[in-house]
Amino acid sequence: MIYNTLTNTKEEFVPLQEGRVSMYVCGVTVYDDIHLGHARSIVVFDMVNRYLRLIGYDVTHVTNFTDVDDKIINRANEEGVDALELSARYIERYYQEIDSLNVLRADIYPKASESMEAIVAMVQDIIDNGYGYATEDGNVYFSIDAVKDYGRLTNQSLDDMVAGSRDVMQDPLKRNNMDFAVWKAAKPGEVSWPSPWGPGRPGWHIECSAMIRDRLGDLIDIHGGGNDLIFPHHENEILQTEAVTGGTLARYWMHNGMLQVRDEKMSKSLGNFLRVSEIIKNHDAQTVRFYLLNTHYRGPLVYAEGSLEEAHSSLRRLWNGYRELQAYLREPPGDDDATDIIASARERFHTEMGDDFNTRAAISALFELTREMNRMTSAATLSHQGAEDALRLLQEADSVLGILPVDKEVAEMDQVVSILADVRQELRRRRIFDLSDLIRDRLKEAGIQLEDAGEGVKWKKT
RNA sequence: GCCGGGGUAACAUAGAGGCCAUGUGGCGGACUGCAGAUCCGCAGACGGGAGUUCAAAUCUCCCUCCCGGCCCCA
Repeated sequence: MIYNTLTNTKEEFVPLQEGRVSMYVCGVTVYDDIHLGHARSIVVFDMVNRYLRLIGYDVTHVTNFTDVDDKIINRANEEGVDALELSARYIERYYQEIDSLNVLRADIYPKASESMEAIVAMVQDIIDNGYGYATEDGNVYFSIDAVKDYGRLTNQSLDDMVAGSRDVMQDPLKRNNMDFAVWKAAKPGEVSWPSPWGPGRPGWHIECSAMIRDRLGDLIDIHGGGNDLIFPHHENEILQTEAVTGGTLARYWMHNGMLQVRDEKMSKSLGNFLRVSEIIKNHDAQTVRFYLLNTHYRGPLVYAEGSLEEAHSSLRRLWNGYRELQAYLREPPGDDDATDIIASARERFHTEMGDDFNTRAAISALFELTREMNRMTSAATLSHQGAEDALRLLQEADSVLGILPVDKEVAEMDQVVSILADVRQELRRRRIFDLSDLIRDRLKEAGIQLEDAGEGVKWKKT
């Protein structure tokens, strides 16, 4: 089930082609670093992508870069650099930052600047089909009067929107104030591309329509983005595509909720944003992902001081349980396979994920599994088979969530730490506690927490 | 004004007619040289008001507060 903004209901997900999913997610305008709000959208659709793959779909995930735009040009002028140079720089940073968030890269990242042929062709089609007109000064507008049913996604009539819209500078050559630019004539000195209407650049909405058509085809399965894009961006994308193809653009529209800071939307224009590059200095990717996925993607999420710290505390519980299971494989086993517990946890996980990607509820199932497993490992009733099955389920879930510790590092360090731990155990046995505590304290300073358990010593990174 | 999303225990979030919500934090126990982890138990809740129902946090209506969209935005 997927909640479809088009119908405002949850619908059964049926892809166009069996076993295949085409998904387009609106990316960012690259004139600054990404912030936690962008990260939310990116991580949410990363989760969607990963889950669809987990359950067997062959997904083609496309996310664009808007690298030609007023704000980029302005910023470039301020800094005295070339606009495309500036956007290329931020695209590089974007990649670094999503990598640091353990995000699976999309299959294709088209850029507006590299899709001009498709864009110009689409503008031409719009004009040819009677949905657009060029003005004498080289702009091309989409004619709102040519469409019959406006506002399907917004669920609002044209009249209502005109009534509430603020006054903006209008081009007197527009036939209708609601007409929007699909091609903008270049001002002197601006980056531009040649076109039948003179040098210029694409309007904001057209690039997505054109790139979708170019990369994925006329009709796609899922179109995603932040819910602040519903109007006008996605609304206009629909109009443009329909003007050209005569059919609808996407079957399922998914929109993630906004991240708020102190009751305000986090946004570049409000200047209240937290850069991912800053956050990642103090928090690991797993914690950030856990924070973002431990709530439903459609609802608002309010960031407050300490939110990430709290997320980390919660997440540690999962980590502890996970490591406990790994350690348990080296201990004398019990004979309980916990088959039912694990099976019902798996079922619950998939039921919740299948219900419009309810990661919050799916994570609850993992916590409950962890409690059961902790109970059984501490009582040593769990079998090795049971521990392996539970680990496998956690790993399966993690292939979607990306919140568990990375095993590789653990294995590398395990050997070294265990030597120190053994020495310390011997000191404790001889009741030389000052030295044993010294080892523990020094390790803690190095970010490694030793924990004495009944049967042995465990360690983890703090 | 119009259109969405929200208001759930100290905090963060699920849930959407009856059944034990999840985590953090708090309190009390078990374990323990100490610390930590873990387990067991406890407290504490559905913004307000009507209504429907045997039964409402969940459905209907009214009110109220917050956030977002209607120029740019994930």
